[in-house]
Amino acid sequence: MGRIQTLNNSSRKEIIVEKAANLFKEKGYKAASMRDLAEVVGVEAASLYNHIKSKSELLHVICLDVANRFTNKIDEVEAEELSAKEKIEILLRFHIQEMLNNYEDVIVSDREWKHLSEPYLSNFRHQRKTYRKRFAAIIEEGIKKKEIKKIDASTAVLIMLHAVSGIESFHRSKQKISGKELEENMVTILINGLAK
Amino acid sequence: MGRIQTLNNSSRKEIIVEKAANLFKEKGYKAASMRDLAEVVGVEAASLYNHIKSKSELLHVICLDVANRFTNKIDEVEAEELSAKEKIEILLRFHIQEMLNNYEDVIVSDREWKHLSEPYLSNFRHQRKTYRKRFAAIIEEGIKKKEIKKIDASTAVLIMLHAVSGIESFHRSKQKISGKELEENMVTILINGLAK
DNA sequence: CCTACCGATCGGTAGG
DNA sequence: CCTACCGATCGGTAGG
Repeated sequence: MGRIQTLNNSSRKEIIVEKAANLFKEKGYKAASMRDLAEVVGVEAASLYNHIKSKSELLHVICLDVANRFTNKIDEVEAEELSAKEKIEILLRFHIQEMLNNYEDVIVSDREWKHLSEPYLSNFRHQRKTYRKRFAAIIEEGIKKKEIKKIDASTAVLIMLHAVSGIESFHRSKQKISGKELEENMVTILINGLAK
Repeated sequence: MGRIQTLNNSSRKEIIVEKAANLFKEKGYKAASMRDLAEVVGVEAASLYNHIKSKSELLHVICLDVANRFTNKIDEVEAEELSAKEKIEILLRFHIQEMLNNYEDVIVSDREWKHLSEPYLSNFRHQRKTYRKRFAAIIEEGIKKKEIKKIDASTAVLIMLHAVSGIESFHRSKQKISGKELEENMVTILINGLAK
């Protein structure tokens, strides 16, 4: 009984976080109210607080989860024996796939992280900065090994990460092309843009 | 006297719009309060309403102004006798320069347009959609003339426009490279990515 | 341009 | 999970 209760509570919380991500994406964190959230969850606003501590908890659960997924991926990629160009392609494809499959969380994390409260704000900033540095280091390595044309590595990271965030518009369009096609198009343009 | 008054009023309004753009960029439209704005302008909140009609007016002045700048530019580019590839490069450079020089307005327009009220919201959406279609048409033309590799034109537009928005991070960084260098790097990667 | 103030809405709590 | 309610803050107005 106690276990069932716990299971219900945790899945209820997951539902709330999921609905919150959708709402934060649609209206923005500040404009989305807990009453809005309660409505889509199907309870009164006060009842949400039996599952979560605060509105800000919802945001940092979403942002930290996204940040961790990317950090884990780059850990994995760095450990492999691959050329810089291959590593970049794997990371790029991972970003694209995340935007295709978990785009609500990723968009919220990208766009609303400024509303994080401390210490989550500092943690997030640090994790993001570190991720970009590690990504840039892979590009530098590729430049040194002449796999990639001589450009500013930070600029290249910046272009790739932001280009991928454009996939949001793809979700809103009539989707004339498939996700796989979109991925191949993006990889073609960006990897070719970098290639020597 | 009446004329001086009018002049003062209009420049006062321009100052308010400028400070608003900065504030909306920093905190987001919803999180930025009129009291915050009053403070940076150096007056009481109520006094702002002698110069502007509402908070939402500030947002639509910013967004429509940005949208018009890009529409005017594509009008100009379309009228010229140039190859598709040249047209794309001109537009891309214009986007980069706007992000380097008027980035606060551009970022607000990009990120906060969802908070526009009607009829400005519909107008903005329409103008933006039209702009992207016209940009995509230039790319299609380039593909047809074999100047550009065979890719989905909408995806290419999406990548370029979003890649440019990454310049925001550049403003926040220590700016190891110059604006001109950044521009050349971005053009190199993106134009090469598209080139056949 | 200011003081004084408004109704609405916000995130969140108490108590059951 | 709900009713009832809180203090804070919001955009904006009246009146001078």
